[in-house]
Amino acid sequence: MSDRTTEGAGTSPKRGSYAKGVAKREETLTRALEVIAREGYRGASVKELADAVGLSQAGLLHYFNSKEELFTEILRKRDEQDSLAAGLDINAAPDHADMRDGFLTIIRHNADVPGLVQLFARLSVDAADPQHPAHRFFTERNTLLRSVFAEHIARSQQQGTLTDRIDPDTLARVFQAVADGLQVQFMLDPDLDMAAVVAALFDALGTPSGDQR
Amino acid sequence: MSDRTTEGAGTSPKRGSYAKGVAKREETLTRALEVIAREGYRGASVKELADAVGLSQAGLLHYFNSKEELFTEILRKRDEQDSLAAGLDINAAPDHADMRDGFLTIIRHNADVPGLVQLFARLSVDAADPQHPAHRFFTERNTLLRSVFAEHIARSQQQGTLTDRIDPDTLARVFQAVADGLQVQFMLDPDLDMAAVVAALFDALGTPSGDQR
DNA sequence: GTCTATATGTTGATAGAC
DNA sequence: GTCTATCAACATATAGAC
Repeated sequence: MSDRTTEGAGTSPKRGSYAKGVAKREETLTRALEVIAREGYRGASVKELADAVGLSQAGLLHYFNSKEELFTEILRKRDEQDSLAAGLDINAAPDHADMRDGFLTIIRHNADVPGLVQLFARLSVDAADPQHPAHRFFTERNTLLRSVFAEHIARSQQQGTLTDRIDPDTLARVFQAVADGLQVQFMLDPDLDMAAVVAALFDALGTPSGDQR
Repeated sequence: MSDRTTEGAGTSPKRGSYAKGVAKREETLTRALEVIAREGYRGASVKELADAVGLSQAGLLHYFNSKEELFTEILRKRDEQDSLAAGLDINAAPDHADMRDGFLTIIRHNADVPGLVQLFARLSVDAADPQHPAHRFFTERNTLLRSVFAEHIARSQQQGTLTDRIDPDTLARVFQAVADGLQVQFMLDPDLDMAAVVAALFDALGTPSGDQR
């Protein structure tokens, strides 16, 4: 966030090495993401993560000013990857099938990265404190996600494929809550099929005429 | 786990001066509950809590073998109080209005105790590890809650006041997820009216004929 | 039963060699 | 840019006095 220095493509070794640092930072982030996704997260310390990515604790903190910044950046990158994977973007045209499928895709993907689910949940709690470095990240992320979702919902309601007995903003909130809440259940019981539950809710809220199954 | 003496069904006080210790333990628990509810929880240490309840750290740990046991017991007591407050008990007769009202009452109450919401959320995450002392507490609690809820739901569906386009167990899971997820949103934005969202969902899932509003 | 004192561990962060 | 070494801060748990 602070170090937004764009590259100064390697003309001289000095300045070139700066761009390399940025690249390495990205690589480290990606690597950390993979490790947490695969091996899980249990209140991981910087040292644990450093070992996992093949750096010393000090070496890892060289790229991030603090532990919290590190973890926040990991989640940011995860979002980046997820929104690409799901094709559910702010710029995407709102469409009912897109919404449903995009949402289910993300949720299905979550089941493959339990460590990230855990990190996300943990940081959500810590970030409740307005002083926490990740507080803004979460509030903004949640607000954005809901507004995108509400748009899709409104569209679906206009199409008549989704019940209009609840207003779009509230329903968007519900879906977000379901997603987060199911992750809590999933952490306790990794066998839970989160996507199936969400799909069932979609169907229950869909209008009989616009049945998606 | 080792010291089950104070555990078990509280039928009659055990023998001798032992009973006084149990009573004090209960009192301490209640006091800790109040403090957290009122003043909040931010990864509170045993010492912080000890200060708050007017004991030294060692004095507090005298009643609980470990920090985790202490926090788990706090949540257990909270459940105890809540289920009394809501009248939503395993023994209560399943009825649609009861379910809706009981559920909303609990959720409304949560808004008054943000510290407990935070403690609960935090411990939920930590307890994801099967080795965590609170792991069983959460799995069993969740399973029980859902089964009670599923019963109420099935009843409502038979009465025709709730849609039957989703099966009771799944819908129970949805409601639990909504409750947990809304708490996450609430932590980030204390102005959120959780009960209103849940009420809207109830209404959206209710049959037009059995409208509750 | 509750305290003080302390053992023992971990954490995140920094300084400085290379 | 990355390491080793070290730091202070703080945690929980325990021992022993009263």
